[in-house]
Amino acid sequence: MRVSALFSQTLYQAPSEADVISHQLLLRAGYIRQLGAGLFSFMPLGKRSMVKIEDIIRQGMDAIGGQEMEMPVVNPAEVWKRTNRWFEIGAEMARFKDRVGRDMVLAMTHEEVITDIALHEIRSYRQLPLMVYHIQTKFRDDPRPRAGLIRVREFRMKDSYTMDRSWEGLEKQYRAHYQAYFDIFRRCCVPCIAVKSDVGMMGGKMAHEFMYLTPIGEDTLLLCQQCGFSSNRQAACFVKEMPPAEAQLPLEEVFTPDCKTIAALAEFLRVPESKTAKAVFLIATISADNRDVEKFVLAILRGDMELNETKLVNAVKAKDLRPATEEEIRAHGIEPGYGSPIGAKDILVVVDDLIPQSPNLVGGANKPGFHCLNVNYGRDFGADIIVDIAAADEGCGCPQCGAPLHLSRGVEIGNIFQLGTRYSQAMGATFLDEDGQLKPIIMGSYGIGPGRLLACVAEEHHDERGLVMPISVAPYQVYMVPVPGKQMDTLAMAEKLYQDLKAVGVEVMLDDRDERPGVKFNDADLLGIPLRLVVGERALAEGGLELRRRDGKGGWLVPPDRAVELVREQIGRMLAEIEETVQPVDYSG
RNA sequence: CGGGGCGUAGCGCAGACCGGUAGCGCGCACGGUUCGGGACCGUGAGGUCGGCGGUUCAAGUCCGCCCGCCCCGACCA
Repeated sequence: MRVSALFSQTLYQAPSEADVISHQLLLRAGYIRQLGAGLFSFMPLGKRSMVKIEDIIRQGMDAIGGQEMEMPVVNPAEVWKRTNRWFEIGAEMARFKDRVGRDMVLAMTHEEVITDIALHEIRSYRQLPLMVYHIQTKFRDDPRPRAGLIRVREFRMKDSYTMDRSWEGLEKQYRAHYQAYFDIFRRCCVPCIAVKSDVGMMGGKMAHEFMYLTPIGEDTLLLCQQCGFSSNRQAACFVKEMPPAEAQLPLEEVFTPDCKTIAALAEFLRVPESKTAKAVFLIATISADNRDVEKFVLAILRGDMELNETKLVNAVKAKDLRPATEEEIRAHGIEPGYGSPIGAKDILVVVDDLIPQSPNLVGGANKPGFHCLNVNYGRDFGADIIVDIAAADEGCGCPQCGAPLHLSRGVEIGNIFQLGTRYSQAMGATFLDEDGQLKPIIMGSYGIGPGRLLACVAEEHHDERGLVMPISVAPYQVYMVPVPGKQMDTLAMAEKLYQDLKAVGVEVMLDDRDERPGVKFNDADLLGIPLRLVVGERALAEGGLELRRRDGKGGWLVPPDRAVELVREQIGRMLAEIEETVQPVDYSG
């Protein structure tokens, strides 16, 4: 590639809307351009990196027996109605009507389509197991795109789907993906950990997310340094310390002015927050018989703990959950700020499983300015559901070893789900098993977002001069800078070398622009091309060309007649360094 | 959807409080001098000041509505 002809320029200053480093650098280096909120174009440089990332993914999927295919972005709503997700998913899914007036959707994932294909294709256990994948554009109308390529609305996504006759078969394919994902991310030089996650809208049994740890991450994780346990906060359980046993004391009303928060209440009564009960009021949308019903939910947990809304959503099987307004709270006979289930009407009470073990708590009296002392579960109030709904927090006990957990932030770069039979059952994708029984196909679903991965590469590999792209995903391998000389025709020399390198398959950029050397050096650094080759009189006088690694791990003076050979050797070495990191990992199921 | 910020030349910004001929730096075009880490001099092109409406003799500036982008929250790969 001649830099003079490259479609995209480097930017001296980053546009002001970019505030995370990967966004700024990808913009400045000319890899991407923004069209709208969460909508990005990939310029030639960015596209080349994306192709490389996608090829690494292909290689990883092919290695575990995947067959690449492609499914349509536009789906008839009908298939989504069959699994009920047409009704379950909200505004996030883009819908429209075609010219005849049929409901259509822009696919945000392809479980429905693959299951529809499977139900037509798969008849016998002899056709299983199967693993297929595709890399396709998807659209999710995210309410808040942010952080450049980290969170966008339109994005490419590798999805793979497994189909098995047994749960053991699914487990095997799940584990194969687990390893393949580590291999893929290591080839892209993005460090990551696997964490247990909530199954979310996918449904299913078991799920892991692959997380790149970074403070700009949007997911909150809990990690145990003792035993290696890790979990997304949405799914994290933890060891709850049992409060000491106490005899139940008689209920007593006390005047507690201006104590609308737990902190104020604990301060006023001089009791620890763990001796109080927190009441959280929410409106859950629950769908029953294809109709949405709004249900008023009262969640009760100890004052020292926070509500984990994901756990609550799962507990009440809600499609949506939002805080209740003051009017709604009053309508159910509850006094905001002094709320309690005592005397409340027509509500669903969900109690955290620690509450029944916690005697003599301070709770609301449902009367402005009053709380009750010695509130006890069972005696003073009951529950429709008792389940863990507390959010794990910094310092909570690890569910595996009891050591304190630590909070960390991460970006999800991949996920794997054991779907089970949710989709095959809903759509009737069955096969005839060896025993003559008709059984639903047991499925798994696995995703990786290459664009987000590119952002993480940039986030992880940069310095004050710009990107430092790993050679596995860099748009080009070598950046040549001819420095005009007085005696020698360095441009002609560079031109010859450029042709020679291209001829042996080296991906090389020749900066043939009429610019000062400083400008070229700065651009070479900003683009993050792994190797830089300078053709200039100064070094030539000392016998060679300057070959330098962008990552600072080496620089050499190479004789012109050996330049091609040494460049190739260095490329091979850099690729080998990356390949060395690809190692078997322990599966932490 | 709630809270906050912003929208003026390709990019970064000033001008707005206090209405009176739209500016600066970078970039771009042309000429010249330069040429190993974002050079310098000269000349020049480039703007429906996000949109619509209102107030006014006069609106980038004041008022109203709308649109877009960013950040925090809610939500999520």
